[in-house]
Amino acid sequence: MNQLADDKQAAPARAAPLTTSRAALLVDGSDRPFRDTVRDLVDFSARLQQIREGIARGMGLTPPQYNMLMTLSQLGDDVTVGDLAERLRVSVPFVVTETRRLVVLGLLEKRPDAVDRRRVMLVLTDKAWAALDDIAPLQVSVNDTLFGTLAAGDLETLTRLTRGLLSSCDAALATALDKRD
Amino acid sequence: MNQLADDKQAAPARAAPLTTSRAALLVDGSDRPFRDTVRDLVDFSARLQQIREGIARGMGLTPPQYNMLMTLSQLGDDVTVGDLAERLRVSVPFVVTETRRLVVLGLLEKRPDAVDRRRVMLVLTDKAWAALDDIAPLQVSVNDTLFGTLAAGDLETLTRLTRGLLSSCDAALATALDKRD
DNA sequence: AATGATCGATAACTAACTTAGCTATGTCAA
DNA sequence: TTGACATAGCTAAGTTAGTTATCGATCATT
Repeated sequence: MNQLADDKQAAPARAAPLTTSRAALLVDGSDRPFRDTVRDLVDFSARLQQIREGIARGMGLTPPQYNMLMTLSQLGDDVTVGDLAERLRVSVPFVVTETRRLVVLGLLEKRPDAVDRRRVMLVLTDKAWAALDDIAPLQVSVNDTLFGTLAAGDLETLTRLTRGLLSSCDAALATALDKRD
Repeated sequence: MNQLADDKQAAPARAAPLTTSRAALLVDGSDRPFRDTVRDLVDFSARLQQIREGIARGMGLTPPQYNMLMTLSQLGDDVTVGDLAERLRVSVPFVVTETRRLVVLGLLEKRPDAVDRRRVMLVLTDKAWAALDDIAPLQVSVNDTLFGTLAAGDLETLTRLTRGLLSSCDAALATALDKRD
């Protein structure tokens, strides 16, 4: 193999352009480390969903059903169909159909609100809480494994960085949507 | 509102069990901060995909097509259908159909390999590279916005943490899959 | 030359959503 | 009160992103 200088390799005939302009994200003027980390983040996103799908299937649920179950368990009892749709950023009809399945599975109760009878409150059944108890050990195993590389103090850093990224998502999405001709 | 002590609130009648056993992830014996950060990570994953979808749609592509395009631009020219499927962790038939669309769009060329004629090499066209050049400014805007909270030095930390998480995904997925009865 | 493995293509299906439009209920001004 | 409009959830129908199963063609091995 005829290995030439660093900036003129054999395989890729073309070079992709820079993907950021922020100095804090460039290393020696190159965006390579940044780009690699973005790729890792995207990869991790996909993998995370796979892992969650594994847990979901293990309890006989689809990923969105599992997602709704977990979200409801954290939001408490005062949650309507529309609330859940907004929280998950999916359409109301999708919440309608998926929650109906959860009702059929005996995991969820849909109670029409007494004061405003258009609204339907979503409340987990005892069976749902029992199912959550059942998978808790599995979640512990998975989390302990997945976050096994985090040392003391890393959690705090991860929290800070993740929150920072999350807080920029709305603006980034807006940029992605309206800068396009 | 009758606000009682911290550990006995009104709304959630039941409490969800702990989700990790690692001391480094617990704060005062509580997994609340950890759990919140996991939720943020899951949220961020979803938002990241939305943002990428926005960019994809902006150039007339579906998210998987954009994903393949970006991946091919980074992998270089020596990539077969099977290679791409493995990299993206999707099935070969899916790569077959999606790459065909990219061919129809004039963004991709499928060249049968001369030496092993079963293999088909995937190589981006000039039009594809031009399209990548076109969206580069948008990617820069989006990335600068999305990663705007990262200060100098944060990139390195983010890289380290992300790589750590990513390296644990295989094991975590295995745990999720085989611990289930 | 026959056998078996590998690569990509095709067919048929499923899951995860969406939009469009409906119904029932609530709100508010004339 | 009564329209008129808004809001919450439901239904139907379609789309997109994937999957598995099967197959034909090529390669590798005996």
